[in-house]
Amino acid sequence: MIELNKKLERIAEVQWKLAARVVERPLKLEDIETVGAVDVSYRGSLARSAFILCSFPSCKVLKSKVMETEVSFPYVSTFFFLRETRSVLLALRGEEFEVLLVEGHGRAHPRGYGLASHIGLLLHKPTIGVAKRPLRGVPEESFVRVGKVYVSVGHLIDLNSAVRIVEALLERGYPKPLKLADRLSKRGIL
DNA sequence: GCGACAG
DNA sequence: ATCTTGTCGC
Repeated sequence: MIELNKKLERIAEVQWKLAARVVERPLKLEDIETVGAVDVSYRGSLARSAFILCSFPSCKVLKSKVMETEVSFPYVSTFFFLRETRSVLLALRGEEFEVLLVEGHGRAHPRGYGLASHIGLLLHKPTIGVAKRPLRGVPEESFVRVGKVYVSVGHLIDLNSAVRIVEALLERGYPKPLKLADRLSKRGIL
């Protein structure tokens, strides 16, 4: 129990270091044709992750996938990536997309390194963090509210590009691909 | 007792 | 996130 805190302290140091490797740069929206989205839901000790691929900016569903795996880590705020990385990667395995929407924060994090940044760094792909509520104590300039969600840089994109992409996909306050991934992960069907 | 923050 | 009916509020 008490050992977990020690581990988290060390992991926090790793987060600081990895945050320095996050790349922020513009992404030409005109060149984007596909956008992916991932979300995870839980049922007991089972984690069900869903992947959605949409055309951009028309946002037509091109593909959907659901995967299941055992929960591997408890939820601890600011260490969310430890809990979801495994199942997110499982859903993304073998998939193609030009930019990915991730449920959770990117740089809008106390140590500048949330789940969205972690996924981007691991896959070397542009990622955007999309969360329903901001974390406390993070710089105001690290995120922008778009509709009902908070957008931040995951990796290989800058905040302006990320915001414009989410705006283009907005539907009832939420980016459509993520909303679909959310429903898919919870209900198992589209 | 105080504070309580991604999913 | 998930457990869960009716109910308070815009």
